[in-house]
Amino acid sequence: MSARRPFQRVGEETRRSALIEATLDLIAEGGPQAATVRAIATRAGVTPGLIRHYFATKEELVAAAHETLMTGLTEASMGSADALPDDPVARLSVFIGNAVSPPVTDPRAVALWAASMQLVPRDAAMRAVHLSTYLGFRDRLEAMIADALRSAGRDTDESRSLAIAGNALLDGLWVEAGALPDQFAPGELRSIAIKAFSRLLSLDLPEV
Amino acid sequence: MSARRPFQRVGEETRRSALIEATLDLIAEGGPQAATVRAIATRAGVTPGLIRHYFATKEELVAAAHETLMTGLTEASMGSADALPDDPVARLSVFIGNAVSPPVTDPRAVALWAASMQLVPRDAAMRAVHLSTYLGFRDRLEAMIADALRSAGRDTDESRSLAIAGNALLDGLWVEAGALPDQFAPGELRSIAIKAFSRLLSLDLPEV
DNA sequence: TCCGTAATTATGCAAGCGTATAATTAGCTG
DNA sequence: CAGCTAATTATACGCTTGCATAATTACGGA
Repeated sequence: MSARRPFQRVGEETRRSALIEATLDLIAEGGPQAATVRAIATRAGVTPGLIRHYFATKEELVAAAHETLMTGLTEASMGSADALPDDPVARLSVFIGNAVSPPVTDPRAVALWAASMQLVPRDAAMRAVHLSTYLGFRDRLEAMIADALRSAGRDTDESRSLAIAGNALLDGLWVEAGALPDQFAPGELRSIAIKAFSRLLSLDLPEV
Repeated sequence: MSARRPFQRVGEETRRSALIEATLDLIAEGGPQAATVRAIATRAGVTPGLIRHYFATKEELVAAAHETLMTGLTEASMGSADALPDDPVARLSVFIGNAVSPPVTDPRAVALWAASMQLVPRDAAMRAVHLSTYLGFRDRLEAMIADALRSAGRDTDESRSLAIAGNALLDGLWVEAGALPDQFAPGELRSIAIKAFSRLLSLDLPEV
């Protein structure tokens, strides 16, 4: 009479990432309130108790999901490392274009980001993840900006504030692209972003 | 022995706005999950049942709260209309500074904005409100940019894309200011925003 | 002053939540 | 192939939630 559900043992990493994937899917589809422990477990093909085995608390799982999402976005903006050109100015240009174009500007990603932004002011773990991913992106941008300026024989004193402003610019465009995809012609945002950066840095960035 | 809680009857508008205020306060302090029906009622000085009398569902109350906040927020960015200087360039400068400084960069506002952003992709009504408030802000910015450029004897062909980029820049800075208030020195964002706009427009904006 | 009404309180319920804990079993180790 | 261990399932508890509904009472109009 005991029809206990059969199961397979799977590597820890696999299970953790399956749970994280399920969490992201659910939040993207139905908002944070849809990501209940039971729903996550079902989506990941396990029973709810298992979550406790890998994450001490649900909050911890959500934070891990957020980190996965954000680092994934940063890397997507980088593109495949090989694809980036060697010339610092061209590389910066490609990076900027990527950051405001699909697949980075995916409505799903924006929705997920918005969901986690809600938690950031209140949840210390979320805040830590947000800070580190934010800085991770911004530092990459700052390095590229500095390289580009240097290659043009310019000084790099203002790299930090330029990176802050540039990061904000990309963030803002990214959000609008995801939230209001129909408001902009394809490629319009890329073109706007690159022109804006050209002015910001007083550099002639090529529109690849 | 019936010590039933005494109460006063108050006008409908007063009660509704008291409930909305309580909702915003609670979300600001403890996130959406803190805004329970019971907590809202307590904060507003009534009993939970009364909420049902004014709002058919909690969702309806939350939507009303969002709308109240958003319309107020756009006006706060404008500052008091009188306070803006007459000179177009100076006016733009003040406007930009306001948009990335308290009270506009209020964590409560950012958190609520994030909450609505998360609904935008899923909810048509939300999307309409977002679009109109976004365009409302951007159009004001575009007009100011055009005025400033004109007053400097420059053409205004690029006002639209400059407004899109400038709006994105302000949005991004605003979000970060609200989400990570400790990451930036007081006034730093204002200074960064104004410098960035100076370059963006090739105009010398004064740091008031 | 009294009465009707709707604004307000009081009570309760059913569902869903996160989490704790015990029981099972898959799969490696010898 | 026997036994150990930890990965996994199963069960249940206590709490909170939103909402419905019944009981009261403030207060303006006759």
